[in-house]
Amino acid sequence: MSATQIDAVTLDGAGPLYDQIRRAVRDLILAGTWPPGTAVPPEHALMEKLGASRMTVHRALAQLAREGLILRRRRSGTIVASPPASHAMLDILSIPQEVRELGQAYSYRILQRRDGKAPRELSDRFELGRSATIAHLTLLHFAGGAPHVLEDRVIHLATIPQAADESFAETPPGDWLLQNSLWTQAEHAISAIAAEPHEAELLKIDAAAPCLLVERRTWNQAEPITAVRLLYPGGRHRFVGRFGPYGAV
Amino acid sequence: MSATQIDAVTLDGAGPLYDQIRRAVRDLILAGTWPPGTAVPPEHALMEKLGASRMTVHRALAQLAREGLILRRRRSGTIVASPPASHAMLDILSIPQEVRELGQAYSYRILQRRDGKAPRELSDRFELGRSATIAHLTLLHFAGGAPHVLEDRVIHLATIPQAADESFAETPPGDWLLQNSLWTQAEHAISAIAAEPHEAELLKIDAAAPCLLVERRTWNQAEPITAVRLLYPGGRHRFVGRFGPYGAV
DNA sequence: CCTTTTTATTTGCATATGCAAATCTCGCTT
DNA sequence: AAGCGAGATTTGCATATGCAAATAAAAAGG
Repeated sequence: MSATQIDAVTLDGAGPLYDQIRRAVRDLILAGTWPPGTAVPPEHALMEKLGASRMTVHRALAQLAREGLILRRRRSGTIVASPPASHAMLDILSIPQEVRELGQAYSYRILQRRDGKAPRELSDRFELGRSATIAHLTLLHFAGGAPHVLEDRVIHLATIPQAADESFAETPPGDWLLQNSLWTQAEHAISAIAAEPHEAELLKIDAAAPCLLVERRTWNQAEPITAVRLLYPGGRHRFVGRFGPYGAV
Repeated sequence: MSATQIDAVTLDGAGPLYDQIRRAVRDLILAGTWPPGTAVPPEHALMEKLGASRMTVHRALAQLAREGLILRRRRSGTIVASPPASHAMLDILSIPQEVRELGQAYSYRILQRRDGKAPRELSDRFELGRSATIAHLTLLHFAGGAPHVLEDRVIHLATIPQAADESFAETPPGDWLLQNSLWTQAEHAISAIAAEPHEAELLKIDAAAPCLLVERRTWNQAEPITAVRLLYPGGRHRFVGRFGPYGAV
């Protein structure tokens, strides 16, 4: 396996050697060519293949290890790390996990699903480009039997075609996507709005009660993956993040 | 100046040498011993003082440079960097800046100020410890003449005694604190609430309209600096953050 | 067969050395 | 005085070398 995969490492000649090596390996990981768990060639192999000294190769890999892209252990070697499940700041990527961390039982129900060409309203709202083929889902998540959050999701089927054949009966789409796609960019927007009457009814809150609206979109490189609109009853939820001026602590 | 300051760099003998050096320098910066702009001793000076090789010193400083704590230029030397003004994720540290980036004129008004022992309600709300001496300010920020955000702030005078003599007539307390204090930790909490009647009146919005509540607390090491409660009219505001799985992009 | 010991591989750390690039300083020339 | 050029200082990069620590795999012993 290592004989074939090492040929994928190619330098672009731009900038310092250690940085070329760092980017070459990083790009193979981000492109999915080396999925999590893959063995990265040992330093001496990269050294021969690339004609660099071990210290230079080491410098590149040590930096990737600090950034969390790879895991290194003496004698065992280096493997590609799994993307961190959660992020320091305001990251609620998995609703089941979020609910269980509150010590409550989790369940969910799919209210509606419709696949096909995106109507203009949706493609505009999510900036997906006109006439994109999408899966459109509406779900309600429960914490201990009570409504927790209302989810409105669009999945871009050109990027994730497998999603068309997935029922999401076992795993809600957010978690399924985390496992079945690779994202490199995400955007969060948080705002406060009053619930619409039908939304208030589903969430079992007063009509026009204040709600926290989280809109998240994710991409792999330039390809849109998914866009989601999460509506949380305002009184019950707060998003907390802790950090320092030089990055997450 | 370099002769005196270099003696401040002392190693603790724990862990790899390059990391001891890295932490020693970092701690001097975070403690404020070397404020922004201070010249960090050149590599050869640290090398002699610490008995390490230049490569080892270089490794420590190069890492601090990557982290943004110091700025390095050939021949000019190394200086302590100013803390980054803004942060990738949901960081609205300066309201004047935030308003001006929207292309609107900024102004503010102090509604109330009271200094002294914190009443229980405030010390509890901000977890400042009973009987802390504080400055308590309420202000309203305007964007283009219209109310933008309502601010309710507590400053811990034991940590920032200069704040007692500052009128905040020129600079609102948030920005003043950014310039006059050094923070190492911050905590954000975001939630949605309905405005209280008097708040709605000040912000000129409908009573009980949904609002975004941002509560932020900052510390230097373990010392609390300030706690603030920012109430944004919900319809007009969203907080957006963009990032990748391995950190801000 | 199971356990212990040895060996080999791989990463981690530190040093010494050399050269290159940037740029500040100073002195020289006009 | 102004501009130019040479030299000095400081960081950046890369190499070669050696040893140490961790640990997987193989060998030895019961």
